Amino acid sequence: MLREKLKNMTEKELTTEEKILLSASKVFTEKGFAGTRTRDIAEHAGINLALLNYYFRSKEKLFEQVMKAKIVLLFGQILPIITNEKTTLEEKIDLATEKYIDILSKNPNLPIFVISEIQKKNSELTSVLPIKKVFNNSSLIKQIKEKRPDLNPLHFLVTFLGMTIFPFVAKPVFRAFDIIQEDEFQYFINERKKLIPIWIKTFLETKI
Amino acid sequence: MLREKLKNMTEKELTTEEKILLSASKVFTEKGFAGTRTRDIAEHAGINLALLNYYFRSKEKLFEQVMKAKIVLLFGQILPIITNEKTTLEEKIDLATEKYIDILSKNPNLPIFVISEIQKKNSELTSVLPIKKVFNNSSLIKQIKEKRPDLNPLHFLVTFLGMTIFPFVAKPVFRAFDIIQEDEFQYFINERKKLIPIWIKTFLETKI
DNA sequence: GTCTATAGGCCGATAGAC
DNA sequence: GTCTATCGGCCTATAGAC
Repeated sequence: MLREKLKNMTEKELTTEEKILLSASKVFTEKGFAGTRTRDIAEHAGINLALLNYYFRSKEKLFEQVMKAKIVLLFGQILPIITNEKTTLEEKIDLATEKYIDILSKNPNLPIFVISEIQKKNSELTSVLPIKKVFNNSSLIKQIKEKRPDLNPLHFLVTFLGMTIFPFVAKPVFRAFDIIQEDEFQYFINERKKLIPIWIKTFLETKI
Repeated sequence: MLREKLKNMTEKELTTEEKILLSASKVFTEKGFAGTRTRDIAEHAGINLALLNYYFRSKEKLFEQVMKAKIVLLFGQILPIITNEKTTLEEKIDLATEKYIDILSKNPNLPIFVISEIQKKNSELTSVLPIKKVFNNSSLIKQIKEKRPDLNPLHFLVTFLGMTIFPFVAKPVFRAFDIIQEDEFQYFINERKKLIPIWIKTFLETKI
């Protein structure tokens, strides 16, 4: 019956390795590394526990593959937008908002997963993606600095990410306290698609 | 040697129960429920494992006590500010920013802990704190609605919390990618103490 | 109240048949 | 490649001495 879930998710045939990776992705994201049992992943994939170790050697190695994929999902699609030299700052804000909200709507607990696992392991990740260099040399940061040389550009970045990502991060808490319903949430998020670019542009103009 | 840590933390004498609670608070917050071993808590508290169960019956029950305290820490001090009928909206924004940044500076991974554990257990918490009722009837929400009847007041609340809490949530990721140093962080956060109230007030004025 | 020692169960990993 | 069966270790919880 658990294998049915996966079958329904993806009609086309998957290799065993892909089935395990998809299941691992789901279970790790929901329960975290420590809270996940390899047996659960195997069961969800509709295969045997031994087979999981045959393909991935260990829980740890399987987790690393999942984590790398999640980090790429969280940052990979945004990088081309912020490094594009041909778009204006305003266009980047519009595109990044749209793109991020789409990614997160499809992967609502991606940020919590990545953040809390990174915090627990405090691992070095500069090798996975050289984000620092890309950021500092990015067209986006240059454009922000040009517009607002008086402030650390990280303030704008953090505020943008906070406005965009934080609703998804805080969602479980809002749900637990019954502050928002599941069906209201997506409507709320779609409203923010319009609000966030307006707000960000507003405070790029707001001299302190 | 581990017991030394706790001794240094708090010079005055603590009861065994308090020692266990303090240690549990620390270890659970760092590693989460599933990643924590009761042995670690006992060792950190400088007591024996059996004693932990003597006082708290089980890992689960100990965790629940810690979690309740964390939720009170995260929301308890903010509630008096937002329900105060005598302050203006602007004063509330100033006070809440100041208070929240102080709490989070002292408890940087409080939000990640609460959020990720709530997500994993998706538990009912309306009994711990009746936040929904308090929010909806709060002076803050009334004042926002009065000023901006055109928008769901949750947008302002989420944006405020995102600007304030998100830097602490994202910090482990920024550290892992070497985007910010530990000593820069507190300076960055202090800059935000001034920026956030200005920005929030600006949004409240920005008609869409 | 606090300890030592251990029961008892769970979980990751592997041996070995097919 | 895929399975069943099982090992060996770890971790929570408790029994029982002091």
